[in-house]
Amino acid sequence: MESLDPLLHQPLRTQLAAFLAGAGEVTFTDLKRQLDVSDGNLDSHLKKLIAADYVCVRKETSGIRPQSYYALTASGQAALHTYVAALQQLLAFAPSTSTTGWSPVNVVTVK
Amino acid sequence: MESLDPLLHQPLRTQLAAFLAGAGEVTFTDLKRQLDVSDGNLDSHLKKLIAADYVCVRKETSGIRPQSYYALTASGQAALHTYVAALQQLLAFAPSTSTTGWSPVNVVTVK
DNA sequence: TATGTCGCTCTGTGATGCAGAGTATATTGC
DNA sequence: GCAATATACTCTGCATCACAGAGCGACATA
Repeated sequence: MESLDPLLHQPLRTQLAAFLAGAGEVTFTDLKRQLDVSDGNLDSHLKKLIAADYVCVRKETSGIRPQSYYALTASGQAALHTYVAALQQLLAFAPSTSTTGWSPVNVVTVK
Repeated sequence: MESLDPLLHQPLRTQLAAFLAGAGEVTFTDLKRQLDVSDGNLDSHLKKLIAADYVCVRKETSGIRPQSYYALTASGQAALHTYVAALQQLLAFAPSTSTTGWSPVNVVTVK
């Protein structure tokens, strides 16, 4: 059975990774606003992603205040890719014999 | 931004829910073997899903030994459905402007 | 009747997730 | 010009969680 990267398979971190994947470089404050999360919580999750080399930081001190720009690294993007593939396979594994008649495969399909 | 049901967005529980969605009624031992997880761990996650009314148990004592059959409840199936929809939306939210040229939307699309 | 297996459930502990306090610099009001 | 507030984080402590393995009763086998 497919196992899911526990680093990415956590509510806030999945959102973080998905958002960074689409948005490129984002500041701490923007992330905080987008994800509606407390400072400390955001910091700790970013730290984990940075420690795993899924995310990198660029710190600017030249401006008015220090500004940190966060972005997915190449390996972060790869991990996200792998993670999404694992998820898709896992959900496809639930066959359409489900009593609801709902097939996860169809739900996951976009447009 | 879409938030993800923390009860389902956990590696083991996502697998558990997906497996139950496809397999119907499953015994403790079968779950343990399929998910390759320790007894205690499986028990604690099942307990959480049961407490949330996502999973129900049918305990048989008539046979050789006690046997517990676990299955998704209707609300469990609904929650899984909602969860998958939220996931899909979240990953679609990462637009194809990604620097890799990889679009999560395409990856999620099945066949 | 001792030994082992099955099918769980309970318990202890290290890790995790989280909010809010703390720090340093900058800006605004008086 | 100086207190008060704001910005941009970082650190700390605590409640909860995830997990492995011990425990337990019923049965099966030697």
